[in-house]
Amino acid sequence: MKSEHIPKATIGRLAVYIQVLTNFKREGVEVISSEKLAKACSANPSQIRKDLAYFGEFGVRGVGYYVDELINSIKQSLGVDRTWNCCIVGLGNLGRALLKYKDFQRKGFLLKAAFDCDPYKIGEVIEGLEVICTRQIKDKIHDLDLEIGIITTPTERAQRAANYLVDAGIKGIINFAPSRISVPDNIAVEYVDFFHHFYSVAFKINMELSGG
Amino acid sequence: MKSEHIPKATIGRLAVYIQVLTNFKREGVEVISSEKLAKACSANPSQIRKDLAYFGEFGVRGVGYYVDELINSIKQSLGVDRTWNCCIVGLGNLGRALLKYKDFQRKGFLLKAAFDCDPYKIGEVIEGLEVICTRQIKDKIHDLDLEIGIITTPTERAQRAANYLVDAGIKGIINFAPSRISVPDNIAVEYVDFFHHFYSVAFKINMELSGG
DNA sequence: TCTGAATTGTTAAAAAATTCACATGTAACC
DNA sequence: GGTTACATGTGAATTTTTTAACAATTCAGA
Repeated sequence: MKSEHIPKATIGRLAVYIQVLTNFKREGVEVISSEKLAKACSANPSQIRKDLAYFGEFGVRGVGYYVDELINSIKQSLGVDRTWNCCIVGLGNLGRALLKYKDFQRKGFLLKAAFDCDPYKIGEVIEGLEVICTRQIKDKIHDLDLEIGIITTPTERAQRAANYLVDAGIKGIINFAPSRISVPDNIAVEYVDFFHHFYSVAFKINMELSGG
Repeated sequence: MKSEHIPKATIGRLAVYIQVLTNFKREGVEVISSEKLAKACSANPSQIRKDLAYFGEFGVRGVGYYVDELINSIKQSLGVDRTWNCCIVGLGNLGRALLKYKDFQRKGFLLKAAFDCDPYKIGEVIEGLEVICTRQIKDKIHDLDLEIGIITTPTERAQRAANYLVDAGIKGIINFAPSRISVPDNIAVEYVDFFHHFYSVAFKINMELSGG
């Protein structure tokens, strides 16, 4: 039963399923049941079946799911069965590290441009990409058909970077700076912050100790 | 009303509140209402009040919350009002990048040891830290009183790294490798995967286009 | 071709999280 | 001191999400 509204949590879990299924595939597993997949994801089999049902019928009753097919089906459902042109704004330590991280390209998120407002950085070539002045964001986004912008500026410049990107017609933003940004409703935004995970672990450890 | 069970989602939001409040503090804001904070977090004021209520009463009726006080209260609630001794296992690109990322130390997560099983890397000094053989994990965790382990190995070695850490008595693990690990129930685990965010953005963009 | 074991897709029930609504408390001002 | 505006903390109502249960379907073997 394909559905209209899809819980945000479902999207997060689909990404986990891809991850786990990919590892099963690497190990040569060809068919898997929702129960086995659930165990590997620390999830509930019903939940997996329901998550998948939002997008279609991918399994075979009495048999299970064909691993390779399922990976492709999920990717297609999410819209990551194609490449996305991305750019990065802000080339401090984090920006440089991300440029070096080749997995992005491998998974279909192509880093096509790098922007910074620092005159000392402009012109520098990092990982084969020339650093361009942020004033050129608008032109480049249009010329290179960029859809996703990655913000890796310092906190206080994140909003300005977002403004440039939105103004240039970007469709989605991933903000690595530790701040919220405000953008129009029709722009997709995601926030990445390692510390959230560190805080979670610290909290869980404390719970554990205080009798959870 | 202090409470027993706390939703996982609440913890995630508390981390966001800290982020936003810290930025308000930097801008000189001293008092803030749940409504204004909610707007800055794209959240609901009731939800913020309820999230905080799990841990205590931090506000003043008719007034709001004192920003600085609230930051400290939340940090205390999460257990990040102290330092945590951490170690990192796996010194590829990602591991090195994290060691370079000084914000960890600044926010109280101290990187005290670095492990790798590659003989070519053992002995190398990175950011003032000598790379140690993974076989020494047990001794070092004990000697240095390490509580949190960060896994940045390749996928296929993540489980083994986790086993070493658990065996050595670690309390929590943050896994940056794209795989699930299995550990005893009393160990806190968090997974970090950028791609989840990229997938989310891609999906949202597709929704937007297909008429959301 | 029938039978039994397995496993999905889906409806219904249960649980959990979010939002509303308001009583309670605070502060400023006349 | 009384009145008004404001904003929290919280119990109740609503919405959403998760889990359970089961009918429908597949396949292997007799």
